[in-house]
Amino acid sequence: MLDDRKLAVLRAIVEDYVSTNEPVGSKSIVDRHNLDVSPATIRNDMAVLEEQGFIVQPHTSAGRVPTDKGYRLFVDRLPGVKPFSAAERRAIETFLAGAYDLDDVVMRTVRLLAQLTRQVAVVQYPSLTRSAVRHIELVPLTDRRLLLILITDTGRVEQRSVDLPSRISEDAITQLRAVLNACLDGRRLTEVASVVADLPERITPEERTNAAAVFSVILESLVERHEERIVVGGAANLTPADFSRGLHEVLEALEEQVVLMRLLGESGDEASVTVRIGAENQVQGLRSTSVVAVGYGSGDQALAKLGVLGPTRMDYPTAMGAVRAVARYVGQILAES
Amino acid sequence: MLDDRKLAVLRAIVEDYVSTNEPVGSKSIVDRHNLDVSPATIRNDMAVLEEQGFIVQPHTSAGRVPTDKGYRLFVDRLPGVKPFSAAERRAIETFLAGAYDLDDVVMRTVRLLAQLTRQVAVVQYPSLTRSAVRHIELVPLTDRRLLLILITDTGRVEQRSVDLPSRISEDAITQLRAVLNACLDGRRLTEVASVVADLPERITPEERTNAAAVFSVILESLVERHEERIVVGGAANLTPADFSRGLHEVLEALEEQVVLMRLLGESGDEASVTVRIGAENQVQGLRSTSVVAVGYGSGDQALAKLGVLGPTRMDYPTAMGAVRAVARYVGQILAES
DNA sequence: ACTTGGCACTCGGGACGGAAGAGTGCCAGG
DNA sequence: CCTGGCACTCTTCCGTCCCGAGTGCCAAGT
Repeated sequence: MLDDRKLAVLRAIVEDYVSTNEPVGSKSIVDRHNLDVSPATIRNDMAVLEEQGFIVQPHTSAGRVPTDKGYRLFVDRLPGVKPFSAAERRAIETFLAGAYDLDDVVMRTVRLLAQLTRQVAVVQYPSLTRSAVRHIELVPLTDRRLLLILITDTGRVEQRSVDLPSRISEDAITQLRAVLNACLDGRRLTEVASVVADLPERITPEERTNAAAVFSVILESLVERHEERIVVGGAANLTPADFSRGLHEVLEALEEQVVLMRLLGESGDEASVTVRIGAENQVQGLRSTSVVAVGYGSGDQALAKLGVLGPTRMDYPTAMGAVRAVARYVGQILAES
Repeated sequence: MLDDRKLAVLRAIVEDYVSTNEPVGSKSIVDRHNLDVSPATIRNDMAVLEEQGFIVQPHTSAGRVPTDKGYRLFVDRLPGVKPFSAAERRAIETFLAGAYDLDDVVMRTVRLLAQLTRQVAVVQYPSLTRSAVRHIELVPLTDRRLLLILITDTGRVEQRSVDLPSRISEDAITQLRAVLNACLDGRRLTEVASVVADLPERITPEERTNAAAVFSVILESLVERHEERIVVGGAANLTPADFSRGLHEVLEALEEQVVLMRLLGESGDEASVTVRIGAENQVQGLRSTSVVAVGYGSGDQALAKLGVLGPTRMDYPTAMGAVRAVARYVGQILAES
C-alpha cells in the first residue's frame, strides 16, 4: 500500500519540514531530492499519504506537514539513527571524562545533550531503587539529632537528618553505624526493607528507640518514597514558534519532577532508544512534544534514563544518535567510578 | 523639583502599568486614583516627568510607561515593601518547615518564592566559603580510590572522589580521617587552606603521598574553586510579551550558574532587600529584567542570597515583601537544623 | 496502469486606505 | 497654577484587493 516512492516522499517531507519549518510542496520536493518524477506524480502520492493520515495541509494551497503518525512511520521505517563520527565521539568522551563526581557527571551530561541536539535535555540520576548500599555514615549534629548519609554504588550520596527520641552517646552511634554497615553494605535498596526489619535484635535494648528512628528514616525517605532526581537543561532551545499554545505550558511541565518521571517512565524498553511522538505522550501539556530516550547504566542493566525533548518537528536521526552515544559514554564513566 | 503630586502620578503610572501592561494615560489616572485634579493637570505633570526621564511614551498618542529610572524612583521613594499578613506568613512557615534536608529546603524555597511572586525564583545554596566544617568522611571505593565527603554546619554535603597514587590500607584511612576531623572540625572553609598546609607533619611518612592527594582535592575543588550552587525555578512565569527580544536570551542566562552568581553578587548590601532594575544589571541578556534579592542566613550573618527575577514591569512591593519574608523563614529553618 | 502537462481553483499573506479612538500639547481664561 | 477646549498625531482595526503558492483533477501520452 505504500510503495518505496511514497516512503521517499514522506521522508522528503519530514526532512525538509524539519529543516525549514515550512510546509513543503510538491515542486520543492522534486527540486531538492532527486526523485525522477514530475511534481504531479508527487502530488498524487501526497494525496494518498494524506488520506492515510501521515501528512496534512494546514490550509488549502499550502504544502504538507507531517502528522504524528507520519513522524512515527519515518522513525520506524526510515533512516534510523545518525551515527556519530569518531571525532564527535571522542569529544563526548573527553567532555564527560572530566567530571569529578556524580553531580558533575549529570550536569555535564545535560549540557552536552542539550548542546549536541539543540533540544531540551533530560537526565535522570541513577535510580536509588536499583542501586546498592556502599556505605552508611552517621554524623552527630546535636545530641538529639543525627545526619544520616547514604552512599550508593552508583555514586549517589543522600542525606537526611534524623530527630531522635532521646539523647544518644558517641558509643551508641558507633555501634549503630557498625550494625548498619555490616548488615546493609552491598544490599540493593529494594532488599533493604526486609533486612531493616530484623535489625532491632542486634541493637542493645536501651538503644532500640533511637535506632528505630534511624531505621524509619531509612525506610520512609530512601526506600518507600523512591527518591528519583531528574535534571533538565537547555530550556532556552525551545523556540516559541514551535508551540502554538506557547512555551508556558511546556516550561511548566518541565518543572514538575513527577511529570518528567512519568515521561521517561513511559518509554518502555530501556536497552534501545525509544521515541515517543506528540500525542503518544500521555502527559498533559507535552502532547505537542516528542521525547527521545534511552536507559543507561554501568554494565548490563539500566540504572536510569536520559533523553531529549523537543517539538515533534525534531531531527530524529540526530537526536537518536546523540542520545545513544551519550548514554553509552555515561555508562562507561559510571562503571569506572 | 518633584512635588508630591508628581510623585503620586509616577506611582499611579507604575502601579497601573504593572497591573495592566498597557501605557497609561492622563484620563485613566484621574479615574482610578483619586487625585482631585483634571487630566490636563496630570498631563502637565507627565510632561515634566518625561522631561526628567522617569517615563516615556512608546509613540505619540500613547500613554506613558515608566523607564528604569522611573521604577528606581518608585522603589526608593514610594510605598516600600508590602508586608505579609499573619496568615500568609504562617503558610510560608509551615510549607518550609516540612523540609527534611538542605536540598529539600532549597527546592521548597524556590517553589514557594516562584509561586508567591509569580516570577522566576533564584536561590543560592548556603555559601561554602562561609560555612564551617562539621565532619569529613572517607569511604573507600577501591583500594586506589576514596570518596571524600564534606559536611558543613550549614547542612551542605559535598562529595568528591579522590584517585590515590598508591594503595591505601584501612588503617591508613582511619588515621587520615581522624587527622582531618581533628584539625578541620569547626574550621571555616576560608581557614582550611592554611590548616591543610600544616597537615602532612601529622601523617606517617609512608602515607604522605596518599594524604597529599586527598588534601589537594580538598583545596582545589572545595576551597579554591568556591563551589556555589544556585537553583532556579518558576521559569514558566516568564511571559513572552514582556521581553521584546524573546525569552530565549533570558532563559539562556538563567542556565548559566556563573551569570546567576554575578547577578546575585551585584546586589551589594546583604542585610536588606536590594533591587536592581533593568540596565542596572550588568549582565548581558538580563538588561531588561529586574532582580529583587536579599541575603539570608541562620542567625546574624548572611550565608547566601535568594531573590526573584522578572521583567522590569514587576510588582516590586509584593516581590520585596515575599523575598524578605521567605529569607527570614529560611534563615530560621536553617538555624534549627 | 502509471505518469505527465495543463488548467482552474482556493486560500493565506501583504499592501493599501480609510475610519475610529486614544492620548497628547498648547492656549486662553478662571 | 489649574482647567476646559481643541486641533493634531499616531496606532489599530477593518475591509478590499491582488498576487503567488500549491493543490486537485482531467485528458493525453507511454
